[in-house]
Amino acid sequence: MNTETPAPPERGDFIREIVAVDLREGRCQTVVTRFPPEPNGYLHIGHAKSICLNFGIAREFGGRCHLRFDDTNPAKEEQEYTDAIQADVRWLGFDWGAHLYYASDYFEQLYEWAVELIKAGKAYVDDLSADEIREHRGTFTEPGRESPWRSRSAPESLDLFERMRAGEFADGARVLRARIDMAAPNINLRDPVLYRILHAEHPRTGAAWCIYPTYDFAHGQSDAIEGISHSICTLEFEAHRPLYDWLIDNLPVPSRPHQYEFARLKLTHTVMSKRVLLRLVNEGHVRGWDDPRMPTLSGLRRRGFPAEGIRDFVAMVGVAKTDSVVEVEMLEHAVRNVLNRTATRRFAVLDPLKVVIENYPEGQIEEMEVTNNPEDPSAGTRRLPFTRELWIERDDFMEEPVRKFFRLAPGREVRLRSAYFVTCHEVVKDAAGTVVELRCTYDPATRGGAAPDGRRPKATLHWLSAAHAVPAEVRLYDHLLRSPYPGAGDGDPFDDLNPDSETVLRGCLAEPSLADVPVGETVQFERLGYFCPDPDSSPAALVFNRTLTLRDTWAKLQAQGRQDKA
RNA sequence: UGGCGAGUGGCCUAAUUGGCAAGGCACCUGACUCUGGAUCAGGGGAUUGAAGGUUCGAGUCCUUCCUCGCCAGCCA
Repeated sequence: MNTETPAPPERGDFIREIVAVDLREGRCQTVVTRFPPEPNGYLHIGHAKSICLNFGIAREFGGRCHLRFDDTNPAKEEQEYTDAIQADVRWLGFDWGAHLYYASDYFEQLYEWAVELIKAGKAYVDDLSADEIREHRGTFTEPGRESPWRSRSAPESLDLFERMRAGEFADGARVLRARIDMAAPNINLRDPVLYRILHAEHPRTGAAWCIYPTYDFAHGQSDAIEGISHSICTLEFEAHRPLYDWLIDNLPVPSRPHQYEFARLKLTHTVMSKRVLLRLVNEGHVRGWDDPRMPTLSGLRRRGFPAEGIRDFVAMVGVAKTDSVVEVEMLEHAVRNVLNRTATRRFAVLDPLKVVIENYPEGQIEEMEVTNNPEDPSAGTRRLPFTRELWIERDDFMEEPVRKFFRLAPGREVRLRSAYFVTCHEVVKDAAGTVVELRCTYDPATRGGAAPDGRRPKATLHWLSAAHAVPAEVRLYDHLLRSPYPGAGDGDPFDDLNPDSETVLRGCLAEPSLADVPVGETVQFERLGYFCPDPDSSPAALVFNRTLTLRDTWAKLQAQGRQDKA
């Protein structure tokens, strides 16, 4: 929530370096950046990098950052996305103040500039179809051919352009093109389309327009209108920069923005393409755009990732022009790092195994004082009821303990966290041979979890009083995609779908206070990991999502053991 | 194939513009521990894509080559 938090001293990446120099040498007075999403989908972690970069630079250099919707294609854009995007940017911790803009706010100005371009002989109306334009464009190795309409007079183009606006022509009938160079080695300069006819209802301008500027014609000019000093975008726009500059140079724009490109964020085991994300949602592979397995900001939020962790991660990754893929482990590290510091500790048992303390008085209840967060003394303590019948984690017991397993086993003593030392004396099984109950004794002298004689069990277990535990559903999450590079090459990312990316556990038990955790807060289930209530959760039916496991060296050992045998 | 861009331990990023290749993640040890967490200490791992050249000295400058990415939407 705290947007004031000065980001950890940001490393000076090459863009910040440019900004610093421009400021120092007076090429610009105040730095003005912008985050320009198209409202045609949900924001994902890749956008977070851009958001942190743009808003971060503005904050660090005492400038400002605009939120501008690049809403130039009414065929794909929706109000729903506009709202979700704003909520996500705010949640991430950034504030655009009064600087909320829409490219559609500039449609009239853009139109006037287009007219000026036509009058100057630098743009013309082309009657060629989309297919014909493509054919005329040439290839990487062959120059393009000029459209027969390229030599059309300015007055004629002007007349046609006005009639395009007036709605006289059908979609695709004509376009406005810049007159640059059909032989340019950069294909973006081969008379790029500036306006197209689209008889579509625009979320903001309604039916006011039936011609819409393309990205190339809208973006740079919008930057200029807003006085953007540094227009930061991803690498794939590099080839557009000459066109960006050409338009700025040939139009009477009020300011001179410059475009800089950086490598977009890619993550292992993750797919970021809006098309694929949409398919995941539509084909029902996930619960929605905000499914905890989705890389969307809403998904990460539902998963319990704190915004601060995402910001830290982005800072950790850095900014460069190298096309790269970051290991998700780095994101997870950043998230664990803030959660370890901030998450309240609670007890929950995912796979309960009954324990009966035979020498503990029946009907007795003791309130044991438990630390809420050893990393943060100010988080205080709470009281947990301890009784004769308890639940522990089934994984915490082994009838025939293997080497290096130092939890509970027959004849072995362990500590129940903040309670007592207990020793297992008997294993009760059902007809099928499944362990259903452990008969144990406790040492009354170890109350609180410490022995007067100084003995120290090798393991400390979490536990729950059987009479007090409340039921809960817990959803475990793992990578959505098994392969670190889903769909690499010509593969289909859907071939990599992990069938076990979500595991729903229904028989879990939780300490009573867990019913009070609000959605949006992530807690630690001691020794298990970080968990947060899902929006599906209700007081009557608790549902928790596993954000991440704790770093687990025992699990790692087990996994290695399995590999050794294989 | 034309244009543009990028190559630094497994991954990400630095290197004060020519001066002992640094940090984070990951991995491995050990210490400590009422979370097999955290923390602390240590470790392995790089002929800086390759080959030449300039220089006392090159990740950095020059040449050639190789590899990868992006661009032929009336998407952004």
